[in-house]
Amino acid sequence: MADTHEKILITMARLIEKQGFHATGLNEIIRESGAPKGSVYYYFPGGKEQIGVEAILEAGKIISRRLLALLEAEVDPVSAISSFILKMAESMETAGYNAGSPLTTATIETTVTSESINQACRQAFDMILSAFREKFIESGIKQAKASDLAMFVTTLIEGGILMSRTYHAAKPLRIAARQLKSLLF
Amino acid sequence: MADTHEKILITMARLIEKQGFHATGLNEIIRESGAPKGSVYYYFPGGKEQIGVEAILEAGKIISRRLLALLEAEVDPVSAISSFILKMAESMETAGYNAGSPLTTATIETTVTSESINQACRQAFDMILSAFREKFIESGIKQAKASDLAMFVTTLIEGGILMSRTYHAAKPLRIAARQLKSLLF
DNA sequence: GTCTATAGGACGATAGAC
DNA sequence: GTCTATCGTCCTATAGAC
Repeated sequence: MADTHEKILITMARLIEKQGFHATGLNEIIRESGAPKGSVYYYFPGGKEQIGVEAILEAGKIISRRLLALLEAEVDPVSAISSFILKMAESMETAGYNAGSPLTTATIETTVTSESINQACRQAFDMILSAFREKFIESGIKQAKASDLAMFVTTLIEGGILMSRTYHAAKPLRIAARQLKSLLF
Repeated sequence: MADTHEKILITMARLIEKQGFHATGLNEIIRESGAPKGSVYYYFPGGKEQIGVEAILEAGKIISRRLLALLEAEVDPVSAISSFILKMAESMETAGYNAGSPLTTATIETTVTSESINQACRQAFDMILSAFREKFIESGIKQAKASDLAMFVTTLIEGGILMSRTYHAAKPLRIAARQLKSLLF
């Protein structure tokens, strides 16, 4: 079945987001996804690491697509980004602060322990960064400056997710959104 | 011997910083620290988790002490914080981007999987936050505003460590330091 | 494509001698 | 305080039937 493959990836992304890559077991993926145990190595001969890589790349696509849609909805980049962050704060609040994004957890964990997952994280972040950058360029900012601002905004969001998770509170993200306005340019 | 206890904590902190809590094995701690294997459960009956908690708290003390010293060296809080971030960028560069702080890795990993370590991370961050907050208050900023700015600065640093690790580059932290100047107030 | 069964190793933790 | 030996569990991964 084609969506066994898909189900495994979605489950992996959710578990990485919640508890990280190393804390997630293969048996857990099988149990939670309801995927046939025998299929795992059929679809992913590279094992847990391959599932991780593909789950991250898939998540990167979904996140950047959602981000692009949100950025198109508002003309001013700063208010668009600000509402993106506030939306994230809300969704973390309702999810009990176990969420954020699979990128936040995976990227930190795998800098040393898995080169292939770290690379997937970079690819995923590249998609996000270019979404922000294009938005800045559209609003008349020079390329080099737009790249730096994109990195800065992403830095802020990742830090916000980390601090909000730590304190089980949406406030760090909300402060980030507010400060952002008084900050760019 | 009293410094077996200490050696274990220092090793744990370093390994957590590099590869995270879940990727670090008890045998690894024993091997790397050179501590007698039999002593581990004598000093830490709570096992790996207890070592993690104490290592995080110890690291929090060291970091906040170093931070306080740096903040006292400059009058203007913004330039003091900016040079703190630049110093961090440099040390990550020389360490090959496997560093940052044990808090960054541990806090993200243990929100769900270990309540006790998550709590230790909050205590450690509290020390850092209050160092920043005091500095802002000293420079004449109101308490509520100072708390928010402290959280914002910490958010920025944590995000910067994350992005710098991901891309194996000091640039994200450097951008954060530069943007900081044009941003507060 | 899916299944079960199991290999083979690493893990955290414990027991008991010294 | 330190040691070795070992228990039991969990893990990733594989083999081979269907």
